[in-house]
Amino acid sequence: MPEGNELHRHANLQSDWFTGRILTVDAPNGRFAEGAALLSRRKLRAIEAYGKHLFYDFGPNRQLHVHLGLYGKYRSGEMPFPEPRGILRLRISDKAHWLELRGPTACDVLSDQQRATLLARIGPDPLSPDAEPKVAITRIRKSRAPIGALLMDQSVISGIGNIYRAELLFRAKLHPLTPGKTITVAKLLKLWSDAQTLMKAGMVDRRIVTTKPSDRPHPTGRARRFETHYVYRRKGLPCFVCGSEVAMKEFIGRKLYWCPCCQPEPTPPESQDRSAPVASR
DNA sequence: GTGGGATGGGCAA
DNA sequence: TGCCCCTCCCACA
Repeated sequence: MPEGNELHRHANLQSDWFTGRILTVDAPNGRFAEGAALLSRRKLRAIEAYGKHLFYDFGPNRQLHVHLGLYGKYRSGEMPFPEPRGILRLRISDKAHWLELRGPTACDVLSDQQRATLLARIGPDPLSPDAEPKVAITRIRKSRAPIGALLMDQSVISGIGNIYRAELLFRAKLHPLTPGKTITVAKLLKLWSDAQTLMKAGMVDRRIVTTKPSDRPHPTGRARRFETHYVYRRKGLPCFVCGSEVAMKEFIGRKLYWCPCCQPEPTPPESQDRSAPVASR
């Protein structure tokens, strides 16, 4: 679940219940015991999402930082506490509500300085209202790296995961191996605004839906299960737009999906180099 | 019922 | 490069 949109949703829902309240924080499995002791019985000032990171502000130098990673899960509800289940890293509660966290990649207490350092390291987040797309676009335009790698690099742009990478590139008709520096600013601005649109739409019926109704085999009504994505997890299946078989390959440890026909191979650099001197004469 | 894969990312080596 | 985290979901039996 956790691509950036889900993290923003968690931040908003949890804020409604917990912001401004004095909370009990504990660590049922003991692994976060020291951190929990630093936070418990303090007032939570704010919960904010930046990319895939969540920050809970419990006052100066008491910044709870959570990153769900691949397995992390939240569960929440109204008091009383639910039946114990699984291994519980963190639990936050007041008299009315509880929140449980299992299996996160990160759950730690940061100083204000550490929090600032972390935030300085990550690129703009399309879901943050004050995010500056130029920062990401400049980085992409300076890089020979493939756009498929740059979109997943949280220091370039934050909040995009494997599903949105695949679907954004399809919708932009960009091959994932296109070098960043060969993509026009106009095209990157469109990619940014499409990221905002898709990620704001977020989950529909607990699914990420990226297909336009007119491109679906069943254009009316709710998207069927098999028609929520153009290419993500559709290896070998016909493209909804052109009918070609969707391609897949392993790339930097993750699976990359694209349509070879709608997203043609980038022009090889040799032919550009050859034409450049001629054009300048 | 079971087992493999996945929406990440940090860290040791 | 591979391991960790140790969840949820789905395809398959």
